[in-house]
Parts: sequence; structure tokens; C-alpha cells
Amino acid sequence: MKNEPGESTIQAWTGLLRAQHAAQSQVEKALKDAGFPPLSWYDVLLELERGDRAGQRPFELERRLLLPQYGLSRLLDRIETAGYLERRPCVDDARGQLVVITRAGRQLRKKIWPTYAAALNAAVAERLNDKERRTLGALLEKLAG
Amino acid sequence: MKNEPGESTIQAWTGLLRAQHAAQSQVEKALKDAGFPPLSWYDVLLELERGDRAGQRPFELERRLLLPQYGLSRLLDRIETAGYLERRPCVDDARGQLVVITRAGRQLRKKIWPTYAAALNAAVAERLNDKERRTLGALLEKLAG
DNA sequence: CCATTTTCCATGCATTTGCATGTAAATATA
DNA sequence: TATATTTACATGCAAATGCATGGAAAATGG
Repeated sequence: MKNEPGESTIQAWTGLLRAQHAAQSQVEKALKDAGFPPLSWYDVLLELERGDRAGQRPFELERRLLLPQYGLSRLLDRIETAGYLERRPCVDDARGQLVVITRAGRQLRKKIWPTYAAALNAAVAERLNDKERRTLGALLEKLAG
Repeated sequence: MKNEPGESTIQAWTGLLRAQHAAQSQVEKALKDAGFPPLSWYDVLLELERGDRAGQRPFELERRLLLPQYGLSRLLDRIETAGYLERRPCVDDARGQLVVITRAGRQLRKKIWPTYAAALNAAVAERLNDKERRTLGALLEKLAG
């Protein structure tokens, strides 16, 4: 059971950490500089707009957004306090709740998007061509699997 | 200046976030389950072993490890308190200090490696073949650049 | 030299995260 | 149907992080 990781493994691993750090911090900085909340808020709001039905359950969001249960609970607290979502009692399941985006929430998400989009282009699209991006996306998806 | 990010950009971006999250949390979990400190401790210790015997300056570590200044300062506090490094006054520059790994620090790093290595293999090498890993590494490096 | 600016590192304070646990409702089991 | 288990979510408390600032030494430049 020795099996030292090879050079290519190390290279992929360090590249992953470095690239993620570079890209994410660029995007977060762009948002902050524009006076917007962190990316996680955007993710939540977008996800809430997607489900588009009566709202979504926290445990669903938890899985989609890859957040720990307590992390999501408090993230929702903050976004709710800021007025961008509402928590409503859940009819079918009295333990649970339905999280619904508010009008202000939709507006905020919409307002953030141009900044986010520009940052994404700067961080990704300007560094890799389309073919490279597709290759990268496919490989990363295998990793994330 | 519209320029919506294309599908491939989004794919690469979300893949990056998801893959990094998956890989890193696997590795961190492996370390924690084995009773070891977080990955950042390993990074610091390894970096300290790399440099010449005299030790390294915090501002150098800061750049290599991609940590904010205050983050590193406190990380060093914790590792020092645990006995794995020492901070010595710096002769050439009285503002600064030399961070030196201790004997216990070297031992710890060595002890961690097998766990880290195995986790790395599980997270990366078992999911991508060598060619894929190299391609991925190269693309990520362009992103991180 | 002296004054100003920059570099190096630490730290108080607020926010966020992690961990463990609590509560209540649903579900499974006997 | 009474009891045990699991699921959904919240929260107290400790640790880590982010932000702003502080102090002290070096570098800059009159």
C-alpha cells in the first residue's frame, strides 16, 4: 500500500487549489467592490428562483449548494434578515419550512449578475479558449463526480 | 459590454467549485479522521522544510501559501503553540522574524504524509488517468496564472 | 541627517464557521 | 398504538476568519 502519488497527481491537485483560489477570490472581490454580498447569497437566490414553485426546502438547498446544515441555516438567517427571502411554514411537513425569494431578492440577484458575469469572463473566459474550457469542465466534472 | 458568459465558461466555473470542494473536503476529512491537524498545517510545515536551514520569513510564506497576512500570523501562532515551529528574531531585519520548523514538526509532517498521499490518490488519481491529470493540471495552471 | 513613506508583523473586534446538541415532527418497528 | 428511530431545522459555544488599525523598523528622498 505504498503508492506514492505521481507527479501528475500532485500537479492536478495543486493546480486545483491554486486555480480555485485565484478564480473565486477574483469573483468575490468584484462583488464586494461593487457593494454586493458574497457569492453564496447569489447562489441561494438563484437556486430559489430556479425551483420557482412554492419555494424550496432547506434540505434541498443544502444538497444543491453543498453547504452544511448549520451553515445553510445561518446563511438563510442573514439573507432573510436582509429581506431577500422569507421562511414560511411547510404545509405537508410541520418540521420543515419553505424558503421563498422575495421581490427584493429577485431584484438583487438581477442586479448582481452583470458584475458576476464580468468577473467570470475575466477569471475564466479570458484565460482559456472555448475548447479548453470544455475540456476543463469535463475533467473537473469527473473529479467532482 | 454585455458579453454574457457562455455555456463553457459556466461549466468550467461550476466544475471548478464543485471539484475543489469535493477533493478538498475528502482530503481534510481523511486528515481529521486520522487525528491530524488541517491541511494548512501540512502546507506550512512542508514549506518550512523546503527552504534552507535558516528558516523562512512570514512574508515569504504568505506568498507561497496564498494566505492573508493576518491569517498566516495566526496560523503560525497555533502551530507554534503546538510545538511544531519556532519564531526567531531576524538578524538582518529587526521588524521581521525567522520561522523555523522543529524536530517535532518534521516528525509530524512525515507522519501525516501517508494519510495525505492516500487521500490524494483517492480524490484525484483514482478518478483520472495520467494523461487526463496532466491535461487538467496544465489547464488549471493557466487559470491560476 | 530629518521627515515621509513603505514594509513587516501583531491584534482588538465583529462576523462567520464548526461542532455538538436540542427540539419537534415524521416514520419505522414491535 | 406505544416506543424507538430517523429526519428537519435551530442554536450555544468555541474556533477560525476578515477587517481595520497599531507599532516598530526599514527604505526613500529632500
